[in-house]
Amino acid sequence: MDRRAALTEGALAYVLEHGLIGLSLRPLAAALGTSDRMLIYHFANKETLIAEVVALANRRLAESIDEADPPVRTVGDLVRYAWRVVNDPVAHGAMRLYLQMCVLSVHESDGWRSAHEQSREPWLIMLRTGLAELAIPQPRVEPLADLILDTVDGLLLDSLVTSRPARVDAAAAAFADLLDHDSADRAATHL
Amino acid sequence: MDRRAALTEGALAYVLEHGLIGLSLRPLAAALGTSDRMLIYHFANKETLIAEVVALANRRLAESIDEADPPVRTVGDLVRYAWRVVNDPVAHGAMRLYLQMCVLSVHESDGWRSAHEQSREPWLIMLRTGLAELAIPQPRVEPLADLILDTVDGLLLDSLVTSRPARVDAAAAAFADLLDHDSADRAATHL
DNA sequence: CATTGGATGTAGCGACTGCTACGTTTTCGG
DNA sequence: CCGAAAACGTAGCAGTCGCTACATCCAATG
Repeated sequence: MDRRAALTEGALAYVLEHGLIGLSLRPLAAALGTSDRMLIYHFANKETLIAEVVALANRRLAESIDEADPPVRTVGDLVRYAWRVVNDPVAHGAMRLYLQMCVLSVHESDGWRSAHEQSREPWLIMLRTGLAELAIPQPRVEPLADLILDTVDGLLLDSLVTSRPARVDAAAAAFADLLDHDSADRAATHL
Repeated sequence: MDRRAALTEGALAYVLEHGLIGLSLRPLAAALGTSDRMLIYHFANKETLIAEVVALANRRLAESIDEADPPVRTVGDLVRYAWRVVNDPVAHGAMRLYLQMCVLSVHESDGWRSAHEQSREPWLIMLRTGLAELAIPQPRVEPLADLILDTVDGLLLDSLVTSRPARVDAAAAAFADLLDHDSADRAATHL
């Protein structure tokens, strides 16, 4: 058994619950049934420990996106699906972690930026392929994918902070409807 | 002269540059030409100092929104205007602060939540009145205002993190066009 | 001039941080 | 079965944190 991998696993669970921002080795080690000394022993330093944890979280995220293959008939469905996945209470821990990475990469853009981009990439791939399958013309795919991901991020941020889910759900639904309206309109004018 | 107000002013400038997250009294005091002792003397504790700074930032934000009265002819214009205001390099400090408040209120929702809501409110008011003036039917105003604010937040987050402004600008433009398309479509069907 | 009260500097408290030196235990291949 | 290597605990380093006790200075007031 790879002790390091097991520790990474446990550390991820701890980070998902307690956040990345004030993370301290000793409470983490206590929760993992070990000592700060051992964490340093296995990971050399705090930085690579966090990098390992974040990488694991990103791997999990990519897996959870890949394995789901929902029935997507319209662009709105794409948004509705992404919103459902992201807004799952079980996923909220991962989403909080994602937001923390965003903010950390904003105010000290050392290694955080790449971690953040690795978080975004599976989503962007999913959105781009989804849009392509829906026959969205090539030049519109990229900005639309960016817009959808950013909007879902914004909705998620709102949802996590204000904890008034119904209101945010309504906004998300409005976005999905907006996209469907638009697609239908464009299709009609090209008939 | 109110020493406390002057210190709050300086602290805001410092926080806009150095962020809220690792904020420590001693470097802050040094930058302000005083000592941590004096900060505690004037503000009683770190918590109320930060509260004061955040309140000042929110006041500034509300002022900057109020004083601008742009020509807004369509819903898309509303988005374009909000995006221009938010994406101003001068405002980026305030926006970083806003995002940090978001994240801080996500992972320790003590006093942060209300501060965060106070940041959102001037924007929401601006959007709601703008939408009402554009004759958007009442039941659609609320979700649309939420959607626009959340989307702009998401775009801003992307912009601040990835620092690839052209890409995000394209997404923002796509959003504005989407809204204009939708409005025109709805208007046409109701003629 | 004496006193008072606000403003400020110094030194330090206790708690915590990431990290390390060192000694002990456990494991395992030859 | 023994010795080397890996795993682990204890104690502690040097540093920072928010915060405070105490002494000092300075201006205004009586």
